[in-house]
Amino acid sequence: MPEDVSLATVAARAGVSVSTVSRIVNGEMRRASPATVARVLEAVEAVGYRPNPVGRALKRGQSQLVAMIAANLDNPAMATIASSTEAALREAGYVMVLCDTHDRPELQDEYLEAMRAQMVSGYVLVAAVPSPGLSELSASRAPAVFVNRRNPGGSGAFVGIDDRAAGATVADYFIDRGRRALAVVFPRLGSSASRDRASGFLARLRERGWADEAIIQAAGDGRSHLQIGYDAGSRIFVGSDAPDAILSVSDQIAYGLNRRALECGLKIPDDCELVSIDGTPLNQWVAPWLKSIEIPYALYGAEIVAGLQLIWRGAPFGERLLPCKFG
Amino acid sequence: MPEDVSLATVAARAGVSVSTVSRIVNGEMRRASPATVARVLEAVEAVGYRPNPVGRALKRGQSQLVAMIAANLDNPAMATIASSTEAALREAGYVMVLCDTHDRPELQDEYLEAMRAQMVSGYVLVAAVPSPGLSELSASRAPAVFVNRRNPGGSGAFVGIDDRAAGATVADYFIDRGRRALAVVFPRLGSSASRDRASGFLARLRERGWADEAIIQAAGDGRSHLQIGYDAGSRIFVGSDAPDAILSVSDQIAYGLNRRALECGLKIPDDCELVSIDGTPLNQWVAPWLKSIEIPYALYGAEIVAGLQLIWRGAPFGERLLPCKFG
DNA sequence: CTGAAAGCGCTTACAG
DNA sequence: CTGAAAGCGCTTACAG
Repeated sequence: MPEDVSLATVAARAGVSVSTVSRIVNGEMRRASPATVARVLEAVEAVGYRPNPVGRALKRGQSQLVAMIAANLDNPAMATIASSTEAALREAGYVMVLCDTHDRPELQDEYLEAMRAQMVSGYVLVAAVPSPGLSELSASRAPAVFVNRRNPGGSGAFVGIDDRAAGATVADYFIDRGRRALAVVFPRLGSSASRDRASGFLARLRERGWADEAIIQAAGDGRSHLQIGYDAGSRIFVGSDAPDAILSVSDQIAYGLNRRALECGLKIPDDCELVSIDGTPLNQWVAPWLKSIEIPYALYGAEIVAGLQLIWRGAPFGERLLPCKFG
Repeated sequence: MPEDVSLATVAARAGVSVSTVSRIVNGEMRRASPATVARVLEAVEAVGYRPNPVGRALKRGQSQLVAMIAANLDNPAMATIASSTEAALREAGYVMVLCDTHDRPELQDEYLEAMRAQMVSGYVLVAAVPSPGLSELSASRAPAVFVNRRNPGGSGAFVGIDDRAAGATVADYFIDRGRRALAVVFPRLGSSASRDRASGFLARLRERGWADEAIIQAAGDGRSHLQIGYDAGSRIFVGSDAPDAILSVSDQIAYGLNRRALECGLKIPDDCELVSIDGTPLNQWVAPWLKSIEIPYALYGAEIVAGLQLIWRGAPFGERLLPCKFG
């Protein structure tokens, strides 16, 4: 039960000054005599000393906290990113503070300000939305890694996948399977990720001789991707020109599409093939009818923290695109 | 862009001492002359002063941080609890630190210690596992609210549902629907919640004249509830004595059960009715075949924070059981 | 090789 | 009604 032991406690027990203890605790061994080092380490051990991060933060002007500002924790993909980042940060000796902005710019700014006040040593921005505070953050050159959605302000480290390539892969797949009536469903006001997935899909189709007009593009608005998918289904699945293959830029959109398809008496994938980009593990349990490009969200944490550490060391870190699995 | 303004900055601008500014900033208006108060508030406004939480924490011996120690963020229910708690804490002026223990006692203890060092003002323990550190926490009388799983050490504030009643409700439902072959599936090494749900179910059946032996009890081990459900399905759905109604103590177990049922050529709910206790919103999209007792996870945050605030004020807070919806 | 001292930003008895 | 001073726990030039 490590009680409130401070540097002073250890110093008294070891018969040295707090300065000396501080140095040794911080690994500056060479500046002290071996005998002193031994005595101090023994005392540290004996009283169970652990540096107080608050005192340290105040002096250094920087805490061991890292802020994760996420758009929506209820999204399983975000939850997995949060979970893996938290684990990687802990490994590196940091503590993650989680802020859920619910996609609202004012809330995002409120958090950005609160985290600055907490003297966090870095920011992880998952699907950040444009906001004044975000611009300031970029301008301040604070250590930040953007995830999924690139910095709307342009520059900044990024961890994600090659979204355009993912879309293109699906285009190739559909063509090679002989699909004739293609559709793509995406949120109208989406992230850079959604946009890039859809445009990568369309671009590849164009390359392979398809006219843009031949492809159903269903952009959706709405509270959730589930709803966007459902609504798009309402438009797509009626009439005789229903598609025989659909790219959904997220799993949740695909869930919504499937729900509507069922209501229309359509069976996926028999009547219409559906491919999404996400591939969360839940799919195999509740959506075996869904084919996906699997984004390795569980690996994001390690990459994000590696990126932060590079930035802290002053090394360059542009972007890290993780490989996806299709199948 | 609020720069690094300290009390000193404000004091200088207002022509008073930092003590005075500190008092006024902390709402102790009555101790200063109206003129001074006005001057100070004006200066605070002008320079955009915001108290530095780190300095404050060091002095007070307590930060504005609240630790949420959760067993597994990948579980959507936990993610919703985390999200709603985070929102409620922010509202109350606190910042949530998220720790994911992956159900491992050593990790839980590591976090408990780290959070103590951060001088957090409270602990939210979601599905905590027994551990030495947890016992110490209880003994230390630190402000803590247990969620879903009660304090394994006995005492402690609790937010959750009436698990036994939930189980009993399902028992009544099955009997009233004329079901004849009942089963219940739960994790062998489960939380108090899982246990209580199953035992509440069995107890009510007993009350209504059912012999325990007449009910299939499938306790499962495994990494995930999904897997537990799947494995239980492998045992339950074979042979001629398959149940016609199953209580699954969580949605994820139900997903696993359904997957296995499909493989056996069974259709839920036609061949076998399945009821789970959780009722996450995703169900209506991907598991319309699943009937659930809906736990209002989105409301947990407010209750948890209300509980913490009572405890901080020294008021008693035993437990808060939230009402569920069945349908 | 080691320590005294200053100071990070804040709060709070205490004195006036 | 207001301020000087001490101190929360730490780090870091600086002096010796």
